[in-house]
Amino acid sequence: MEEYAVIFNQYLNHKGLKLTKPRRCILDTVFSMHTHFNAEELYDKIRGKTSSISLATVYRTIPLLLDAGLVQRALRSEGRERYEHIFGHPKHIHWLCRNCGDLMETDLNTLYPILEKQAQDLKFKPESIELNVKGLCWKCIPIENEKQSDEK
Amino acid sequence: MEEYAVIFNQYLNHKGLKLTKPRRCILDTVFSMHTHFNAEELYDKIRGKTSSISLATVYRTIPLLLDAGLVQRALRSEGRERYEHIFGHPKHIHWLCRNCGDLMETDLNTLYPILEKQAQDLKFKPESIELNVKGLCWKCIPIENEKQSDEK
DNA sequence: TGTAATGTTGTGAATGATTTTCAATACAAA
DNA sequence: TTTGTATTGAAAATCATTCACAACATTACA
Repeated sequence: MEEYAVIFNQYLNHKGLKLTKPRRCILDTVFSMHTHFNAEELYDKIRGKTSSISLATVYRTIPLLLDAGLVQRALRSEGRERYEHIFGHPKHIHWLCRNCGDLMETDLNTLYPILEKQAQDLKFKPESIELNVKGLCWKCIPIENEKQSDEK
Repeated sequence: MEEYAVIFNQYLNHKGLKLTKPRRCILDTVFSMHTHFNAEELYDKIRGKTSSISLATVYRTIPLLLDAGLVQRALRSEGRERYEHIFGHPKHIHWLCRNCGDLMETDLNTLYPILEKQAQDLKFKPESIELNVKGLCWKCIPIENEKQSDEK
């Protein structure tokens, strides 16, 4: 059994729940995708496979995966929650271009010492971190500059 | 005219829009609140005042305030977007307790140098930053520990 | 083997925040 | 005044997410 499945199984047992076939299928699909996804995209991906699982079950399973620490919330977009699995995948900073929608990621590690210091001071026990920066990517900075000179 | 109103006015002019009475009222209400708010709470606050403004107008004005850089998105909660005005109000880190829902804030400034370095490397022009940490606050850590020993 | 007890699922309906539509209005420029 | 354009409130529409419920699956145990 894959490591993520072991973790999910342990989590479910701990909660008195079972690793059923639909849950297993959703889990595998989540870990087969190496991009961010929303509930519908996940559902579509599963429909491509043999077994059909209802959208409700997908929605019901996501909170379990979050709670198990296997999936984290990513930048919400187009009115939908987005997620990504965490597995060998260190937490990162999301850089979202407001013009072209491109998403880049960088490492969060360098920020940890500072955050840990603050957490200590607050006596806060962090469980998840989300750092999103919005702005313009290098491709869109020139476009924006043109716009401004047009308006002059 | 207050500084924030000047800024909003400039922004609107720039876009060929006008600072109407409803917009002015929403703007003032936003800046009279020094906590996070969602659209409905903002609407309720306005209803307390004389002029009545429709919820639709509130929803229509929020994106303008965001785009003008006067308001920023805060931690979404209970299925609703939340906002806060930015004015002499340095950007901050949000620490949300998943147990009691308490929200604490700390300063983001110490992280800027690192973020700026990364932005330079990416050639990214940041416009807004959102850093959310979820976990347990000092009041709830002991409660959680009790739970765990109960389960043994 | 039967039979509770309990968790799980799919279907379809409900919910509820946010957007959109539309007709009426305000207001500036000509 | 006339014309054009932005703005508004009210009501309806949208649409992601959750819920209700009846049918199943699985286990424990008589």
